[in-house]
Amino acid sequence: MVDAKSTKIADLLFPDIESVPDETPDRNLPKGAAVTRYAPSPTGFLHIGGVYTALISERMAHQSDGVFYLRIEDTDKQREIADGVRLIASGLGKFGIRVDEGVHPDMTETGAYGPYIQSERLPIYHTFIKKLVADGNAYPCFCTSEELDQTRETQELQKIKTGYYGRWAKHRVITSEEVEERLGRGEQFAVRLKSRGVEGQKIKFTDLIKGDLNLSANENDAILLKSDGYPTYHWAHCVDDHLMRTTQVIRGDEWLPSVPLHTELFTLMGWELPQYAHLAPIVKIDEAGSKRKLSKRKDPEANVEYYFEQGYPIAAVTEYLLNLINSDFEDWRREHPDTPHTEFIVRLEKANASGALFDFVKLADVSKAVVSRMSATEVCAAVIEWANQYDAELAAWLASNRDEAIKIFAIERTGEKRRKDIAKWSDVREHIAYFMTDEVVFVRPEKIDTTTATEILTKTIVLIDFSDSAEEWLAKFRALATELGFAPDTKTFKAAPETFKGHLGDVASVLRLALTGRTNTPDLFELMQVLGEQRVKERLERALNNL
RNA sequence: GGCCUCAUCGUCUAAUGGUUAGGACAUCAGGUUUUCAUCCUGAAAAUCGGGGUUCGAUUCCCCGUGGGGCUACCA
Repeated sequence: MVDAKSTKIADLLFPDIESVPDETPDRNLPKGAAVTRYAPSPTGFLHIGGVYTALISERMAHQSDGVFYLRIEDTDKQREIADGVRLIASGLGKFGIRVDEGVHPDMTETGAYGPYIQSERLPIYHTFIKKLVADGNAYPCFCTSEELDQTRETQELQKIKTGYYGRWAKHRVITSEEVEERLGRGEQFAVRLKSRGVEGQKIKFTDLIKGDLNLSANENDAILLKSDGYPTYHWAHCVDDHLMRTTQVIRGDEWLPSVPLHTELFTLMGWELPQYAHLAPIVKIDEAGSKRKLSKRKDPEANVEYYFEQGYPIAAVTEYLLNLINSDFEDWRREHPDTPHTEFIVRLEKANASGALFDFVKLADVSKAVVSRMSATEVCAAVIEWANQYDAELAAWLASNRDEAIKIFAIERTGEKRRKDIAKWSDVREHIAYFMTDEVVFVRPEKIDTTTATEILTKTIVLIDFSDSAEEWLAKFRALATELGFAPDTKTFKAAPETFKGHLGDVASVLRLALTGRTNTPDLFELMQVLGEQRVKERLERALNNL
């Protein structure tokens, strides 16, 4: 393979580069340990699909005592945004996705296989591509983008495959003299793979998720090194995942068609091919009713910031995502209600092969369950943290009423039957509004007449005793209901509805409206305990005056 | 257009060459609870279409159809 011409071209192209590339040491990991990575481009906010990919990658590494690292693919200087890297690193951090190596939110780097930012690895890509050129497996291409556009147009017109291959691959057979001459004129060059692929040839490939696949061999002389000296994704992937000793490449399935190119690159370099897992994207139904990938531009819910803003507990989003990866997660969760999600073993072969619709209703259900498992103190802390950023008024109130807040969150949060009404922290304000203000508007329920309402309120003020237990209070209240001609419970009422004015619930509704201004609230007794004697009596009397 | 890939209730999915095709969320109907959120019980709800192979196909094969992806010096 090595011939004088190729060596000459390689030297012309990269005169300053030592032609013996450095290899990285083996990672000394136990057998079966996976090395995975999340390798995003810093071109925008952290995408929920990115969290999905990162989460799976992190789980595959850590559940096998392997290594998970974060690599930044900033090889497209046009699309890069200023804050991109920090957004990604800190976003992963907020999701509790632990990065062992690579770039951290404070922009420091750790790990022995770096640098982990591709723009800092340019000499490495050059070193290895020089070898590829010298071996006769790559060559410089001096075509301008105008020329390439023209070629593509011609190909489209002739309805043949577009690309740089066969007779269209002008510089595939370039001589060292021509290279020297063009370089001498200061011409820019890109480096292309000299593909060995043959039209119609198939390659067998086993994907960790999609199983055995039959892909068309690559026959395109793909650009490996752009004329600005940056590698394309394909080359960077090959070099980095080899040097960083990645064992499992977990990425979006838009990369599936590139697999033949990637296997070709690994083979040409004589490197062991990593395993691949191609993930189907998370999709949504758009207005036209068709499925499409969550779009960065069109869908606010694509941005992880959306989940922070809405105040979905991170654990809930994580569990929802895990359920999307392996639908038996929820069965596991039922059996292990208090085990950290990290104990669940993710199996790639069980992952869905086609795109899953992001279901907010299901998320809410998962989230309610997650929140119901939290203690009052935990809920309070989470709400405070959220409000500090997204609801200043609520934050201020919580700061000066922390003890009461914990009592509020403790309502129906003990024992087996735990309250399940909070799906996200932005719901909380509505739930606790009547604690935050004494401006409670009492409206008499229609089915209770004024006289009866007056009686209920007057007598309740008298019978209420804050030293009573819940049972004692309920007994008294039930007695009052009976005295006023209401059924003591729904069963009695339903047995003979015509003999009663209503049932206990109707009596309670007057009280509930008086105390909170709403028809639905948590347990009245607990609620009154939190409000305290003074506020309860004040509110009842005010209601009485407003009848 | 070419190439690749995917296809089970509304949604996420399980299962198998022979099952009443299972579960979860949502929906609906009952029940429990002082209301609500829960919780319990029940109901409705699916193998994209057509061929083949087979005693038997939802499962295997082929052809359609539909979705998604790729077809850049973007990733």
